Amino acid sequence: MSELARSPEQIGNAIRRARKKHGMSQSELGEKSGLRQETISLIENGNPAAKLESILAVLTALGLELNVSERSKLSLEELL
Amino acid sequence: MSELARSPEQIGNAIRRARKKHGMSQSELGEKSGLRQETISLIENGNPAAKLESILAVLTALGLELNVSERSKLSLEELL
DNA sequence: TATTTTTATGCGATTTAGCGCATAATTCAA
DNA sequence: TTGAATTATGCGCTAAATCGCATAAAAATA
Repeated sequence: MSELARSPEQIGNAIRRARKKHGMSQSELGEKSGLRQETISLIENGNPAAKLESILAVLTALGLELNVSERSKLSLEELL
Repeated sequence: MSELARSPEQIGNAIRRARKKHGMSQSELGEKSGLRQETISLIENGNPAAKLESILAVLTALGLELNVSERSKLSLEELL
C-alpha cells in the first residue's frame, strides 16, 4: 500500500502514523534518524521548509520510502 | 508507473527526466513552480538540503506526486 | 487526580537554501 | 564550426532549518 503525499502536512501525517504503528516516540525516531525530537515534531506537523534529507532520513528509519508517480488519480480531498 | 526516490539524487533524476519529457527548460519549470532556474538546477543535481516545499512545487508543476510506501521491494541497486 | 511520559515551544548560534544578478561552462542547432 | 540556448556556478543578502539546551504544554497512565 502507498499513501499520497502532496503536501508537507500529508507527509507529516504519514510519518506520525508510521511512527505510532512502530510504537516509537519522537525521541526514539530522532535517534534512529539522526535528528532531534524537536525536529521530528516540526516535520510531523507539516513544516514545509523541512530539508529533503531530513524527510528521507525519517522515512528510512521507519522502513518507508518515497515514490514519484503521475498525478493521475483523484485524491480523496478532490472528490469532496 | 512509479519511480523509486530514496535519495535526493533519485528525486533529481526523476524530475529531470519528467521535465525533458515535457520538453521544458529549467527556466520554464522554474516559472511554473515559482523557483529560479538555478534552484531547479540544484534540485536536479540532487541537493540534499532542498526544501520539501520546493520539491513538491516542482513535482506539481510536472504533474507528478509523491507516495509514501513500505520499503518492501528491493531496489535495482540492491540486486547488483 | 497525581505523576510520568511525550510533544511542543523558546532562545542563541551556526549553517545553508533560495533570492537577485552576473557569467562561466556546456549543449544544441543552424 | 559557430552562434544561440541551456545549464551550472559564484557573490552578497535574508530567512529559516536544525542544533544544543531548557521548559512549558499536553497526553498517557497509575
